[in-house]
Amino acid sequence: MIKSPIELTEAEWTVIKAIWDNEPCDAPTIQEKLLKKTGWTYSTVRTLMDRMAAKKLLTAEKIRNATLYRSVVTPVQAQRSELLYALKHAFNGALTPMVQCLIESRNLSVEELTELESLIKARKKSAKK
Amino acid sequence: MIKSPIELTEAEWTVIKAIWDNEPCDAPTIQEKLLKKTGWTYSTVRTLMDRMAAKKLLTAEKIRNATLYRSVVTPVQAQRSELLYALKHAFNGALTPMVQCLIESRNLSVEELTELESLIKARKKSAKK
DNA sequence: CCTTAATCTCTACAATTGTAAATTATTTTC
DNA sequence: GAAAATAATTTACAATTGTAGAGATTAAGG
Repeated sequence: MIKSPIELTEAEWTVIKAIWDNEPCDAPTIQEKLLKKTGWTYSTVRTLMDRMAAKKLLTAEKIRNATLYRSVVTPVQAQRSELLYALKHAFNGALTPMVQCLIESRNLSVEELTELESLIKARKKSAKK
Repeated sequence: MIKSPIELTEAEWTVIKAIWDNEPCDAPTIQEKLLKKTGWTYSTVRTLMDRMAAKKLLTAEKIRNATLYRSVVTPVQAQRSELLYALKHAFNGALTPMVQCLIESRNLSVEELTELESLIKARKKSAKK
């Protein structure tokens, strides 16, 4: 099964994150959850969700009058795609410069840096295995 | 000077990378450089470049009949914006999970992991200062 | 100068994205 | 069961993006 790269627009990211937190869910629920942050009307949210279903990012199941949506992609899949997109376009696929840019682009505390170190150590252990 | 986040589309990434490698440069040059990879006609490249100039991603200087373009944003600025975009949307701003996802999404060799470690060590040193 | 080649400018057009109003249908609630 | 509340469907519309043809201009070569 070839998973074509998942590309989410900004609005779609907003929607899918709300869905991940609530699925299965219907459009009115998501609209309400997002209202504070986005100000979107029901129409807007519904249109976004239907388009996402058309793109197979969600499934839509009709139950009586209501429509239940579920995500088709997991957070990790979507996150990975987003990262790979950046990696490919902004860094020509070179991972080390990307990590470097990342740690330089924020003022990380020594604690955070240590945390990253242990991530890498853990990874090394499993890689070496 | 507030630098609003730089958002490049896929095509714009392709163009600006070619410009970085050749600037100052004109549209025919870039078109030629990209022809192999993209198949784009002169019209296409020119339109992209003019739109990018309209968005202040490039400057366009007219010299006689030719137009010389220069990038306004540096690679690092653009890379950072791309990363921050991913960080914000895909990871809700949480850096550690982002790095984790990154190192998990590719089979990094022990050497590469060691390289990342030294990046972090170096960073720690300067942070602690 | 006149032809040819190079370049530029203008215009176009379909697909996608962000946003939503208007209309219709369905459920609830008195 | 009629009114009120909900939800769904349809349609719209402007901005952006990807892509480029046609026609106008300028430069270069003989």
